[in-house]
Amino acid sequence: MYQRPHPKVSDGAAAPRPAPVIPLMPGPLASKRVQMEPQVETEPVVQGVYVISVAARILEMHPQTLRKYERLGLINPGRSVGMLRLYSWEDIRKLYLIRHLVENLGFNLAGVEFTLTLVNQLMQMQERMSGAAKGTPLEGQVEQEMTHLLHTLNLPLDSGSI
Amino acid sequence: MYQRPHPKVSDGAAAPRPAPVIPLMPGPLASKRVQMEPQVETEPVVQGVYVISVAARILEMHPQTLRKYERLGLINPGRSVGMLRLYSWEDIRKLYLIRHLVENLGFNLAGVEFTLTLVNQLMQMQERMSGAAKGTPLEGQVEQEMTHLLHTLNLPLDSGSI
DNA sequence: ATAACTTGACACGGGTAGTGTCAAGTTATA
DNA sequence: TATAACTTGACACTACCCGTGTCAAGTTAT
Repeated sequence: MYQRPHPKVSDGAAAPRPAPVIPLMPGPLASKRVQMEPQVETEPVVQGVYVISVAARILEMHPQTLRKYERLGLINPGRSVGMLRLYSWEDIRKLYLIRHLVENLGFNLAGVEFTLTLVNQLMQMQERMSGAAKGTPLEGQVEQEMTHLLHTLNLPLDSGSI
Repeated sequence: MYQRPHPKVSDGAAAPRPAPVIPLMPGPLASKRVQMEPQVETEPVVQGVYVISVAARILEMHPQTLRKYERLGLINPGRSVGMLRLYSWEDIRKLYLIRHLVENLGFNLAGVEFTLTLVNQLMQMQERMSGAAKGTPLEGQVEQEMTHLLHTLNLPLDSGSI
């Protein structure tokens, strides 16, 4: 097995990263919610958007890293009228996955881009096949296979990710 | 889109790499076949094994690179009685894929290991689902989905790879 | 008005990956 | 058998990647 080398930064006695679980909902740390999304009347969504410092604090990542990821096209947060980056919770979830790929699996950014595409394609594929298998004995196997695959690949994804 | 940076080495006026197609059979370059596999009578296989210098020449890769890949667990060529590495054509095919992932897609070795696992899992998954879908309207869709996925991911694989 | 923040650009440093070199051992050929 | 050619494993070097630090200029909030 290819053993991933030491972590990038030797933090001395740094606290270990939290478990590689991607939160489905904003946690209590997501305070200082700067700006609320324009609420659509028919959809009572409670999720806000976060300015870069808040997003970076939630993710425990450096703001410059977030900016670089955007420049490379890995993420695409919204912008305020004054050009401030506004990170939605979807952006945060995606960044959690990216952080997992980089820190836990040791990918470089080319591998990260590939994996984001992979996850997207797998989700679309599952949707198509689940639809086509409806009513057949294969009904449940599609989702089961996908869950098994993601688990084998160490991709901690709640369905509907990315 | 994440644009992969410049190639690793600025070769000056180096010749461009051959197209990223993984040969299914040994080409004419695979001369100087050093040692033949012990021929099983019931299976007239014509494929030989190659010593590291020959494998490296076929692949246009550095012998040290092949040794490093083995040390990291990406490949596992056989050994002669005198500890010489013996690369089968399966090993060569795998190395073609690895070279593609590194040179064309820009992966580091962690991403390479991930992708090798991915390809393995996808092939097993296809086999299971093709078997289960036999006789249903889904009969052909499984292989079609897999082909589409591999194409989208820029994985030039003939079925049965790796 | 002023403090705090964001943006974009640039640079620095640790780590990765491919390649070069070398002594010791093995294989092939004369 | 003698010798040339090759392989092995170890080590070192170098280019490049990626996270992070810094800074001036502009924006936002108190």
